[in-house]
Amino acid sequence: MRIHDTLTRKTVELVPRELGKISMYVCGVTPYASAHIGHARTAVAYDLLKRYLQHAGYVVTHVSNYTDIDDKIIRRAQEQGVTPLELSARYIGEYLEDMAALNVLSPDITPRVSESIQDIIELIGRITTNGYAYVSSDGVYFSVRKFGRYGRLSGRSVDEMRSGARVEVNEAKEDPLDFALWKFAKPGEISWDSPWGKGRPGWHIECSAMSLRHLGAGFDIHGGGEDLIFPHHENEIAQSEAALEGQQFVRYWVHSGMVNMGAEKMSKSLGNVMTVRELLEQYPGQVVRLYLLQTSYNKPLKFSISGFGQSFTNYERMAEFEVFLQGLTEEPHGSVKAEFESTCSSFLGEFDASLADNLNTSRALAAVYEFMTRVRRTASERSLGGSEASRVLEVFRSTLWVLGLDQTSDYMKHKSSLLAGKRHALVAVAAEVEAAVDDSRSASDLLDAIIMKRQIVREAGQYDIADQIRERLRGVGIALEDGIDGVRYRIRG
RNA sequence: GGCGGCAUAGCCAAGUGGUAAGGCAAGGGUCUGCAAAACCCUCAUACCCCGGUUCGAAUCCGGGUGCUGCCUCCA
Repeated sequence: MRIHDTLTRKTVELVPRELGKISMYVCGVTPYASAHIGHARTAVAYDLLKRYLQHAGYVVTHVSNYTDIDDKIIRRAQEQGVTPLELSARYIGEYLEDMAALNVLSPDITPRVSESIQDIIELIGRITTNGYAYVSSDGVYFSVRKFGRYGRLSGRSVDEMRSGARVEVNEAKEDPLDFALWKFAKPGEISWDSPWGKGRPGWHIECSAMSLRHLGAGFDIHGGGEDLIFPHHENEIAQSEAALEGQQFVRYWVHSGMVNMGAEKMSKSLGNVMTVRELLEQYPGQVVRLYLLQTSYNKPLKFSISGFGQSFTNYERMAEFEVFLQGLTEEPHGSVKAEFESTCSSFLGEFDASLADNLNTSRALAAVYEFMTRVRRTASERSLGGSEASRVLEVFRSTLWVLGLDQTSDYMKHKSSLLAGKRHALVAVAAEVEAAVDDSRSASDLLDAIIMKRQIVREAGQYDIADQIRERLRGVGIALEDGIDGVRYRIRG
């Protein structure tokens, strides 16, 4: 496949370090608050990359960390009267629930900073031994000017940045661009022993330590949101390659685009966030995921709530398509016609080609929609055989898996939970139309009874009454559809 | 101030030299007792503006305009 590499600023063929295997490290979250849609976007992007690579036959090792020790966590924990690790553990738990709802597969390894201190200390030791670091009054610092390639990833020069003067003023640093590898503990702060004194890791060093620990030098893909390019990933390269003495740290740098809220970037520090939890109250996780997949992973995405409505409609279309096929596969018969098989195989080819093209999900989704239309068209021209439906289902589901949109059962769950919320209204409707059912039954039973009542009057030719019942249900947000194979319903509002 | 990115229909969005994918919305039709669903048709002479290169440009070059990211914690 081809992937956009930030370092070379080119979309290039992905050639793994080891044939048939991909090693991938993705910068995870700092768990001090609920995850927002931007975090979800990044997680979904790399989950898609992993799924596609697995689909393409690679054995993927996916590592994603939790930065569970950091200034913000420490401050928040103090405010709330809990320990930093209690606070981060709570938000890690929340994050896992959110990601599960989005059908994000668990990374193979999820290291935490608090559990990687020895690796971090060893790495700082190597950097120090190689002469790239110095001990100052409040910590151990990396000496940026000693690393000649500094600035290559983010496309800036050390001189430009010095004159930029927006760097933190800190007397303890020899140069304003230097960054902390190890911060000495202030009284009462969480800390670990080290050869330089009690303290904790600086930001940046943990990702180098954890990625090298689990994947080794020269691993394939290092990913994260594009806001991490500078300084986080720039610093990771500097300190890692300083420690590795000439060996390459990472083969390909991949960055996912930001989610903007209105005009601005969504960010915890700006306070303009839409959390994943808030969205999940309104939409199934699969709808949120589909919304995120509509746009290329590396372009900015402007958050808009109306977009979720569009995604819901599309997701419903996919789920209903699957229901339609399942109905046909119950009686397997006939063979798959050659022309029909070519519809399936050309879809698979286009789908693969789309994702191989730097994960072009817009194009891949277009292929999915077209495939659904083609199959439906065939079904409207002649009857589809059960074997054909099985073949379509197999093809369709395999592509949905790659996109992570295979949880079509979420649609049914969402539908029944919305229906359950209408029980009270349905009691009233049932009484009005004199459906034979008692008030204590479930929403689903009440609806069935109302539908049965309507079928009776329909069969009697009393269409005006049947239409009144349908209208009445529509009034409570339930739309009936009379099909050849029975009555179906959809929840509309 | 420095370094990037983006600008395609009412909305979302692909497309990096060969004459505008796909979805949502909208309108018309087939089917249906009626409706819905499904299917069919229609829906940007046109890709922010102005120049240039080319037989040919949304795509390349130059100049504008607008929005935006990073340079400070950030997915």
